[in-house]
Amino acid sequence: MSQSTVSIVLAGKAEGRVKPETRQAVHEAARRLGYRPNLAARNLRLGRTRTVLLVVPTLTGPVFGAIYTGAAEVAAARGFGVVLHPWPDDAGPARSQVDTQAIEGVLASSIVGGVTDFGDLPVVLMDSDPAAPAPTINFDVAGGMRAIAAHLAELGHRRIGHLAASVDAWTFRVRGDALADAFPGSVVRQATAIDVAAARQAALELLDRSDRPSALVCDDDLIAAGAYKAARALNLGIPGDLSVTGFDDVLLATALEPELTTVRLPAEQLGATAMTALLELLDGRRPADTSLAGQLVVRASTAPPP
Amino acid sequence: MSQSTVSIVLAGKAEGRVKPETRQAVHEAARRLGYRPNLAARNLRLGRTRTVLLVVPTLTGPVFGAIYTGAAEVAAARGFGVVLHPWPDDAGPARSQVDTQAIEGVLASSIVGGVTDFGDLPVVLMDSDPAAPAPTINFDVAGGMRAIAAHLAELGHRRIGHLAASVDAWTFRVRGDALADAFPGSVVRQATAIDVAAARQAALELLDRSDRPSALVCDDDLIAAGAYKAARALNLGIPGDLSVTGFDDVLLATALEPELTTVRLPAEQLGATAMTALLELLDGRRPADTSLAGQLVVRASTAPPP
DNA sequence: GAATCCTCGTCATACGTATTACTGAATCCT
DNA sequence: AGGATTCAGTAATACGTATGACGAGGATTC
Repeated sequence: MSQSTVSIVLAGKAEGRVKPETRQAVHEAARRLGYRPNLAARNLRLGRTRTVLLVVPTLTGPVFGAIYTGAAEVAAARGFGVVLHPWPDDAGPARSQVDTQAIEGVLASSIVGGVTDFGDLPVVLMDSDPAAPAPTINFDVAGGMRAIAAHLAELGHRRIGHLAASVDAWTFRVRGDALADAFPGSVVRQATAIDVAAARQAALELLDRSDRPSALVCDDDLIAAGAYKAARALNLGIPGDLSVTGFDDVLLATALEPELTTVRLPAEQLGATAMTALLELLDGRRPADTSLAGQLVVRASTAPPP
Repeated sequence: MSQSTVSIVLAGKAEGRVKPETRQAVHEAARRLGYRPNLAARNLRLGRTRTVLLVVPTLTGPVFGAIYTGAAEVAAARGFGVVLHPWPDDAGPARSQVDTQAIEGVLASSIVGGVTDFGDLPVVLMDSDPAAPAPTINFDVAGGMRAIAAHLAELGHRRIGHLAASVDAWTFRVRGDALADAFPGSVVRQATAIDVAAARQAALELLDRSDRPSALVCDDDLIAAGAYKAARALNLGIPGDLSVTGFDDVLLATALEPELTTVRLPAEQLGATAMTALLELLDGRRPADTSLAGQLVVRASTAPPP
């Protein structure tokens, strides 16, 4: 029994080249001896590694964990490894420290500005500007905002305050547009960082106006928590005096009182879809840009205006 | 110029074997041509991969992201790659799907029951039972609980309710003991899942007693959020009528109203320390079990009893 | 002055696989 | 019957590195 035969059989290329009973014998022996083809030798011979890089932002919100999980599961199912690479927010487009030859492709999440300088490696972006020169798998933020707008419109709201996360120029614009389309001329916007204290301050400014909005639309659940604090400071009841909505549906949403009306994002599915797209790209196919719909979750923080 | 010489120089083993000016020439040429030793060939020759596995629980709290970040940074600095492996909570001690020969060691976080069946691979555990047969890097939960107990004792509390996370036998015992030592005979304990709704229910049971505790010690910030809800349902003011403490200091802690007194855990440092320990283990040294102290953060949810 | 040692490199080999080219036997076609 | 074709498997090779064995020339020692 020659080494070549074993290699052919175990690679599944035995069709018409190796007699079925011999195939059986090979598999049998391999199982009995616990033999597994040496990975390093195979990589050397084939010039492949079946490994992709996962670039992760340092800011570790609860959404990212879910994204990694989804991505890693798909990769494992296809026999790929996933190498982690933390990417500090302030880092420029510096190349990865991880040796690029150890990697076949890159899956990057929330890279601000859509930086894509990974040499010639195939890249798929998650949660990034779709104008970037790489396939992009995104949450459908516009659709989510439209769902929120429709919900508030149905309740009878007319004056909307928008607490906008200003970290990302692309979503800043998309979210603003979606809201402005639904409530033309009656949206006041205030930019804020994704941070409870900053959001509280921003919300106070919106609520201090003479034409106080009856609902605050927040780009993130954390921002909504800041809005809650502002409302309490002004002695405004939620949802009696003021409706508030969030975005993401992280655990915080149900921990708040009253529980937050928000949009649930399919984070794990985003990771899985993006990894699938990357593996397609490695196969030479061209994956389609995809937008994953969130789901409006109506809880107790929205009601008709006073 | 032979290939051997280049290999020797670039491996840094040129001391006394290669003349300095030749060394210079090699480095110069390598830089000019952008030459990097082929990783697959090196792995094949040396039988090493400089890659470790990071086993991550599916439940993706905000703490885990920080742990991964710390671990991956240390690994990158030492030239190691980190392969992600999600580990569903309900999975038994099944072996990793990732080919064990692709990996030199395993860093596992929060493995329930301290399962360590990764064949002969070196393992370091994070946030697990220190009785497990592997080096363990832990948060000092006992110390954190003692800090909370001291704080509450100083405020004058005598009757303590303990909302205990029941997911892990080891911490369940350690936390209970630390609290019982500080308040002998005056702690009532109620087990709960780490879940807002479950915690609310458990808190209600504690607060319904004739000898109602004046402070609720919660094993997790999320549980504390449940306690907040129970207090509101019973019309108890925090911290006027009831003091509440959490654990972890996740973002939620400052989003709640009033802001939560809790213990901040050095999650990123945990990941970094554990990775350092694993790399030591790979070097043949025996890392010391380590316990990382948290820091009591006093906010607005604790006050003297009524 | 010969024997020994040191310096600076080079040669040759092995790691374990995938694949191309090949071979011997059996079967088929006319 | 004899050449062509198919079947089933083997031999040989290349991937690129690290390293132990080897060697040539010069310096040192007694």
